[in-house]
Order: sequence, then structure tokens, then C-alpha cells
Amino acid sequence: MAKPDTRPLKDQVVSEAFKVIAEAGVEALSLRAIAKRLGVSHQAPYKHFASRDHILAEVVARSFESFATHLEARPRSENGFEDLGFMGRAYLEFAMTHPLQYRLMFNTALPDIDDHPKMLAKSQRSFSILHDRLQTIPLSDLRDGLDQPAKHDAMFIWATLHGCCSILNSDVAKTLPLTDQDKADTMDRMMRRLSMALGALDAESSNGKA
Amino acid sequence: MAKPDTRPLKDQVVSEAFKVIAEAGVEALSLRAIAKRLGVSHQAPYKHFASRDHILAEVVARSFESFATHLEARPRSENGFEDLGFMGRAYLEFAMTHPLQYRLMFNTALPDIDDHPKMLAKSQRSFSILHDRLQTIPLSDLRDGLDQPAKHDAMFIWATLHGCCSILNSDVAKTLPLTDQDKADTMDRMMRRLSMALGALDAESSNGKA
DNA sequence: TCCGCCAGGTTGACAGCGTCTACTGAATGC
DNA sequence: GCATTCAGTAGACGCTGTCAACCTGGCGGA
Repeated sequence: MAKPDTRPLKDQVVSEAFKVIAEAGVEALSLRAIAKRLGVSHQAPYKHFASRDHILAEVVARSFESFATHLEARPRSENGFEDLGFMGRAYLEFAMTHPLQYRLMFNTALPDIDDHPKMLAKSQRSFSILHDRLQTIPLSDLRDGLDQPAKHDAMFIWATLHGCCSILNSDVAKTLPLTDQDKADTMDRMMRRLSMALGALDAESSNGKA
Repeated sequence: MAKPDTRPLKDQVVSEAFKVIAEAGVEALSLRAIAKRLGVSHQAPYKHFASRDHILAEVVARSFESFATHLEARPRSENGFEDLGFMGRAYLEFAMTHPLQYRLMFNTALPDIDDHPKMLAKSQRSFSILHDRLQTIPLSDLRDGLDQPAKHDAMFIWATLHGCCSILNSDVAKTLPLTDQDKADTMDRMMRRLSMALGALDAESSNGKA
């Protein structure tokens, strides 16, 4: 027997929306369905949120928060490259275990950021975790004369990680004959190639961990 | 004065849907709006498509087709690595000039593939262009014992390219202070890091083209 | 020539959606 | 004790995709 939820309706709405999106994706989010499930009229949520987008922004912000928390909670290492590897693993882990939440954050047409400063702040924090970590790691110099190498390398690493899980979780991947083992292998190889790209691993010296 | 479109309604519907998606994204696709714009009743398209998803699948298939065509039309090189580089450029080029179409193919919840074999075939062709090209290039051996290295390396390259333009075009990127120059720089650096990852470029020898 | 079929168009209806407006009742402040 | 404000309800509007019934012009066969 479920105990009745005594939290303010505002919190209940966000929780319920979060649950719906995690289970069925953002397309399935319906204000009226949520209101019905919470046992209130279809207009009640409007007393707490100006529009559907405002609820969505709240869920997105919350998703970024738990994503950042997951990254911070990775195993730590004194060795910068190893630590970066842990972060990469944590990134992939989150994306593969929370695919719809991940898709919501990175693959969706989000509400206008100007209207939702909280969402903006939470999303920026996720990127700065990666960027800050990179600052203290001696990556191989590419001598391409860019003035903010850490920023571009952060983008590169992010892009690779994102691309990997985004593709593996995408509908397009379903069009390819990929087993779960294939996916795991792809992630492993990607992590090794990533190490090579950053100058942390030679082709010759690699038959195990990065 | 626009000449009246004399093609079968079926073609007109697909063209119009394609146009809407390229201009305003898949969320803006409305059957009734299309019918109105074509000057027919809202039910007319149903004589040619079983549902909205069937129209969508047609547009997706067409998008994959033009994507593959764009990849095939890249400048060619006898040098395998250079040719791969051209392909990467062509990939980024398409994604940056057709952002909504790209997003449709790779970042959208697509119609069920089992119901749309044509869409499936067109999407597989895009991947096989990359995969086939890789087969004849001597990439650095990672000695990780995977039995289909080309497949996993194709996934890696695809993931990196996809991640790059997916992120640069995503709404999340708008939350970061990125100028157009930054984006171009990120793409350049990514292409160089990609070369390094594949063993085609040393850190020391790189201050120009890959 | 007439009949029937049928592909391709029409109109009308339905449920679901987000959102606007108006109303109600309870709590709060002066 | 009255006014204001907050939280929730109820109904309507226009939009969506989809189902059903109806109409119509052209074609094939008798």
C-alpha cells in the first residue's frame, strides 16, 4: 500500500514528469496525464509552472544535476590520465544506464535557455567538471596555435564520449547488427583510441588497460 | 508566379514534409498543415500514407540518401588516410549545413524500423560507406584481440564525428560561450586528434594539415 | 452502353493535447 | 470583518493524428 504523497504539488509534478521521461521519453510527457495520475485537475500544475516548457526545464536541470553528481562520484586517481579515464567510464556508464534521461539532455530541442537560467547553470556545471579536470593534465601539444587548447580538447573528449553513447543508444544503431558484446567492445576500443589521441598511449604498448 | 505542382500528391507530400523538417525541425511537422499548404483536405495524404510515421520514414530515408550521396561526392585521394580525412570533412560539412536534417536522422526517436524497410536500407548504406573505406586502410593495431577491428574503428570514427557536430549543433552548446571561430577550431583540433588516435599523425609532426 | 469497381478525393467526428479564462474556497493580512 | 491572494476546479478554444462515411470520375467487362 503506497503512502500518500504529502509533498507540495510542485515537487510531485516534477518527480512524476521525471519518471515519465525516464521510462518513456520526453515525447510521452503529457501535462494532463500527469495531473490525472496525481489525482488533480488538468489545470492544477499551471498554478506552479507557467507552461509545459517550464516543467521540462526543471526536469532537464535535475537530470544535469544527477549527471554531474555521477561524474563527481567516480573512482579517483592521482594519475591525471587514469582519472580522466575514470571520468570517461563514468560518463558512458550514466549514458548507458539512463538512456532517455541522457537523450533528454543532449539530443532534444530544449526550452529556450534565456527563459530558464537554472537549467543553464546546471548544464554548464557538467561541462566544467570535464574542463577543469583537463586543465592540470599535460596533454600532447598539437602545435596548431589555438589559444585555448584545454577548451578544444575538452570539446574533443566530450564529443567522442557523447558520440559513442549517443550512437549506441540511437535508433540508427538498431539498424546495424550490433550485439551487447559489440557495444562493450566498441566502448573499450574507443577509450583506447581516445588515450592514443591524447598522447597517453602508444599503439605498440597497448594490450590491456589504458 | 509559381507554376502549379503537377506531380502525384504522394511526392508533393514528401517534398513538403522534407521542407518543413529542414526549416523548422521534426517537431513542427503537421499533417494538417501540409495538407492545407498543398490545397487539399486534411485526409488526402492518408490515401498515400498509412500514418504520420510512414511519411516521416520516407523523409528519413530521403535524408539518408542525400547524406550518403554527399559522402560519396567528397574529393578523392589515393592516400587512404587523406581520403578518410576528406570523408570526415564531408561528414562535418553535411551536418553543419543541414543541422535539422542531421538531427532528424541521428537524434530523433525514429519510426519502428521493422515497419519501414526502405528507411533501414538507406541508413545502413551510410554506415557501410565509412566501413568499406576503412577496410583497406592500415590503421595502427591496438592488439586488444577484437575480431572485427575495422567495425569497431568505424564505430569510433563515426562516434567522434557524430559527437562533434551533434554537440556543436545541440541546444546544450548554446549554454556554452562558443563563437563560430571556436566551433571551427574545435572541428580542426578534433580532426587532428582523430588522426593521432588512428596512428596517422604524431604529436610532434603536426602543425598544419593532417 | 450500362454496370460495378475502386483509387483518390471530400466532410465530419472523436479523443487527446497545451493553454486561456472564469469561478470557488480557504488562508492570510490589515 | 473585510479584502486580497493563493491553490485548485471547470469549461472552452484551437490544434493535433486518426477513424468512418460519403462522393466522384475513370476504367474494365458484359
